[in-house]
Amino acid sequence: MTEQSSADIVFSLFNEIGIINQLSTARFARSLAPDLNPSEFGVLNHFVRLGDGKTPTHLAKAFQMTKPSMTAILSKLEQKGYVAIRGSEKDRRRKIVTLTPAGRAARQRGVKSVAPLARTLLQHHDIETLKRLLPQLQTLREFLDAERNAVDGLG
Amino acid sequence: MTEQSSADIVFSLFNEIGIINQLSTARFARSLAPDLNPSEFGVLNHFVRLGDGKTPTHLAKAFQMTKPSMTAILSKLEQKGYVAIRGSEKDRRRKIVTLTPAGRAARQRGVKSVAPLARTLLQHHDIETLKRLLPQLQTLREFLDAERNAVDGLG
DNA sequence: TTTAGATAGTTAGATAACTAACTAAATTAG
DNA sequence: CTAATTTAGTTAGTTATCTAACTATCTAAA
Repeated sequence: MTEQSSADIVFSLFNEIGIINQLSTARFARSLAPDLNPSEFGVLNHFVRLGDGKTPTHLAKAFQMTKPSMTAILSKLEQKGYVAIRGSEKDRRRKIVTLTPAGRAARQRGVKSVAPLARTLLQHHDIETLKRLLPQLQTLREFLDAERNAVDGLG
Repeated sequence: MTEQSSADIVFSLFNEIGIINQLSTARFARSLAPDLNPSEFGVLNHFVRLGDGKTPTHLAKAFQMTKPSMTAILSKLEQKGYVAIRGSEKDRRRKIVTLTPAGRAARQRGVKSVAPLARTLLQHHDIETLKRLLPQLQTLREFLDAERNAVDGLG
């Protein structure tokens, strides 16, 4: 019974997170479209916040994404002229991805397009509540990240 | 500056939720496979918890999902013999979906297969923390749900 | 009572993620 | 120094979601 209700809470939690993810992704996508999708914006934003000149594998890990998915995202960004991709000279298996001026401008437009959603959210939730929520979610994320290679109880 | 950092917090929040969703969905999927995927389990679980005999549109709304997506999930569940779908006699546009005994058993296996993850999670997070997190997320979800048809500031 | 609009569900096509399997290059071991 | 292993990235194919557009049915209004 305790087992059951605990499992129910865990399931409700992840279910709630799934729905929030779906709604927020759709909302972001609508704000950003047609220039970028949320994944593409995420890569540009990452470069502005943490610096560019990263490899596709580094980016894939940073976004908890597979390498093929990142390859596809980077190809689209390159086509749009928002990133430049060149081979590494040190290690010729690697590629180095950098932000172009057009990419920096696109990221800036993305930030602006998302601002109205953030403003509306802050009319309904005070910023302190959201700030407090963040570390709780990070703890949950870290647990799942550590768990990702764990073996199932049933197989 | 305030605008910028608020937007950053909002973005981090949804980013964190996106990663948690991805990790938890992958983890659930691995536990449930190959019998069910998380969406299919969700429908069976919904029937056990809240009763069956619902229409596809009702289920689509409950899961914040489009009707075509729900059609696809229900077709798979029907193929597997886990739900029965019959036409409504009152309203011949409608279909009524009910849980079969095999579906109830599959849901029970699903609950058991997910239990180890719940147990491990509860070794790292006490249940009270998770219970407190739930309503915070529900509030966020309700906001997004209300916002879903809002007009963008930029267009 | 016919017709216009709304609602239920499906079909078709697009998209973005995934896994598996591949090539090329670097590293490590015998 | 060669051979095996590991790492980086891509290609091919699958899956689950979405939107748009369709048929069938019901409801309401002229």
